[in-house]
Amino acid sequence: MDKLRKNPTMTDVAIKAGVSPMTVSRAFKPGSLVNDQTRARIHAAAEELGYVLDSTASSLRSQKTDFVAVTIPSINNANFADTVGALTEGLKPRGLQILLGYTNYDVEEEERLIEQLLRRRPQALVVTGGQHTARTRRLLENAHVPVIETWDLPSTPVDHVIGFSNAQAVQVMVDHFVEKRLTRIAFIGGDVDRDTRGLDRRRGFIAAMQRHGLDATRLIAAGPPPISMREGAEAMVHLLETAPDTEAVICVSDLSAFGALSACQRRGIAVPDQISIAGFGNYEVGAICVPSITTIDPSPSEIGRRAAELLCRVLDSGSNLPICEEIDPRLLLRESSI
Amino acid sequence: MDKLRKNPTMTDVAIKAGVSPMTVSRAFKPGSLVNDQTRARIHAAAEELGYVLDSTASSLRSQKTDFVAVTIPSINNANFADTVGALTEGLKPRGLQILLGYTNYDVEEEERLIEQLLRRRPQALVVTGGQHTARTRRLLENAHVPVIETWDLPSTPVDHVIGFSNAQAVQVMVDHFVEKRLTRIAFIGGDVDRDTRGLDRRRGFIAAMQRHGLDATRLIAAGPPPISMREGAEAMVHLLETAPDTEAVICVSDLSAFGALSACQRRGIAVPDQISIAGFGNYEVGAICVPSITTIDPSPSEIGRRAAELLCRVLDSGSNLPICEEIDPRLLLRESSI
DNA sequence: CTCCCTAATGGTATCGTTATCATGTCAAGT
DNA sequence: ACTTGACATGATAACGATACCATTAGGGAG
Repeated sequence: MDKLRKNPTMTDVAIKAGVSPMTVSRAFKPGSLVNDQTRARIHAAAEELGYVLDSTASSLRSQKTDFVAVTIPSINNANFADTVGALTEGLKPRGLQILLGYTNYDVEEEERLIEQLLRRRPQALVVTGGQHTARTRRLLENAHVPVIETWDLPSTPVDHVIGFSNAQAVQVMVDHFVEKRLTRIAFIGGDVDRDTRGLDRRRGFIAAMQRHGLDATRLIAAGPPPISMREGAEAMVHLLETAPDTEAVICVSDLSAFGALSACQRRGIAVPDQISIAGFGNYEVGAICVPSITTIDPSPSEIGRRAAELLCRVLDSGSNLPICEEIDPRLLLRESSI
Repeated sequence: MDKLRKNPTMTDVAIKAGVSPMTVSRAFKPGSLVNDQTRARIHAAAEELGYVLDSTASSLRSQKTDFVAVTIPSINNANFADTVGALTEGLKPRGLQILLGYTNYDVEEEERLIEQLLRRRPQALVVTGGQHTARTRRLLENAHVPVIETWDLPSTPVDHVIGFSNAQAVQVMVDHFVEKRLTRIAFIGGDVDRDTRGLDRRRGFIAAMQRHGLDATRLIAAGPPPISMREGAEAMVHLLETAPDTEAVICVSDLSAFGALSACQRRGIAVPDQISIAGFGNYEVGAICVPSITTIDPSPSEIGRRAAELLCRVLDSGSNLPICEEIDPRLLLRESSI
């Protein structure tokens, strides 16, 4: 492979096809005015030269990058992956390409990431979460492009929002357990100071428990987020040792819930007969495992689909009225809870 | 948010800081020769104006985009996500940013995707798999940048390779079962014509069975890849009905293996006492579930780590000697097999 | 036969940055 | 005093595409 030879440019193609560079440019832009034969000749010349359009130059001149910057906490999370997948699909027809970055559940890292992404001059940003550093907010506001915050309901949104209240979703779960006459309920989550959605869920748990006049101190902190299956299992072992009379456990995600379930199975504790387990997120594992796990479905791909729709609408209209679309997470009752 | 106002440029910052644009440029490039006070003044001016470097223009002028294009079959797969995660980490110190695309397990889609990615003029490409259309190969060869094929051992590599033989890995698994005196072994996988790595695993299964003189016709095609847990469960139900004397099942991934395990549990079939189950990929679910699932660990993040290392080495040296690093997948014996 | 309109193409300037070369300053060495 | 060289900055052109305006040819209306 000869890495020294330069890539051919539009001028090379133009010479070979016997037209001006301007016509080559048009031939590569769908829906522009070029004679069919000329276009065919140009594409043939391009293919022969191995010409590939340089969208760096194109972006600079036209001031359109066709990038949409997206931040998610971690690439290795099926829920966020679903959102990004749906977003990608929804933006593909418009020729918009995703530029993805990971914040590692850290707002400082998010700040660095967003600055780096903004350098690429995306035409819109979709960020996960509604909590940011002051500088991040400033960067987003100064970017002069649409911003969508997702997976959250920020009290003071930067711009558009497609999300739901993590706290309220968990409160619904607590209410359900209380209705079933379960009162000794525990919460397994991560360390409080990183994952803001996890923190919201924990807060929702505490608020709901207190509203019912119940003890809200059965809180297991399983380490820095994201809490995996293994950490869910370890947390469950810890819970069984320190509070063996616990009747129900709500986990910050289905993954930790599945870990908790496995820990029970290894110790011969019957779920849900001896203890009820619930998760969050409607991950596939919770639907398939035995017993299947009660959870809350925040419709990750619905978030992505609607974000794409909203973006297309906003980019078309040029309007800058902030829009807030609330997703309604559904409670899915399954075999792991009575 | 005023989307009409233009973003400030280097010239704006230069005027505000009382220097030339060239000095501003240098002030934003780490390790270049600018007086400390001047640099501080420039950064202050930039911050006040909300200036963010435009890497579109920068890339065009310097002919360096700092992009590495990466293709994976699907974003929603923990194994590929691990590879991409490790790759991202490994490239971050060099200031290289990942530009990610999904092929949806389809070589035609891969062709479209790679052309689109090449327009962004990445400085390297990392693709998953070693099977491509003729045009894709041509595009990759004409790109004049390093290419790494991963997760496979192509017979005629485009350039560099970091991978393993999917077929051989499954043969090891078959050998293990045969050694344990299991002979009626089935394979659960996807449709044959999409996922080439899945196809290789199926081929490895058939080859190994025939080598042992065993019947290699217990093949369940569970639909188009990727095969999920649900499809694994459905395939297992089908297998139990059509070939109830099966002693062991090898699944194309741990996810389908977990589905198969769950199907057994719902029907009261003891694993591994009545039937042994094995997967592929060392996904977390297989390590945590009860019983844990025997699998093959292809070290996804090791692939990403080594791809990043290799890229840095190649980009530094400018060498274009193709390098092939083979990963050795390990057989992990767990509770789901006797 | 002129006028006007549309289709098809070309010429030129420009997007915002940085490679490159040139320039100026100051301190140390001879 | 004069060279030397490191440091610090500036001026200019260029990266490869496209926005914008100009031009030509041909065809239909009047």
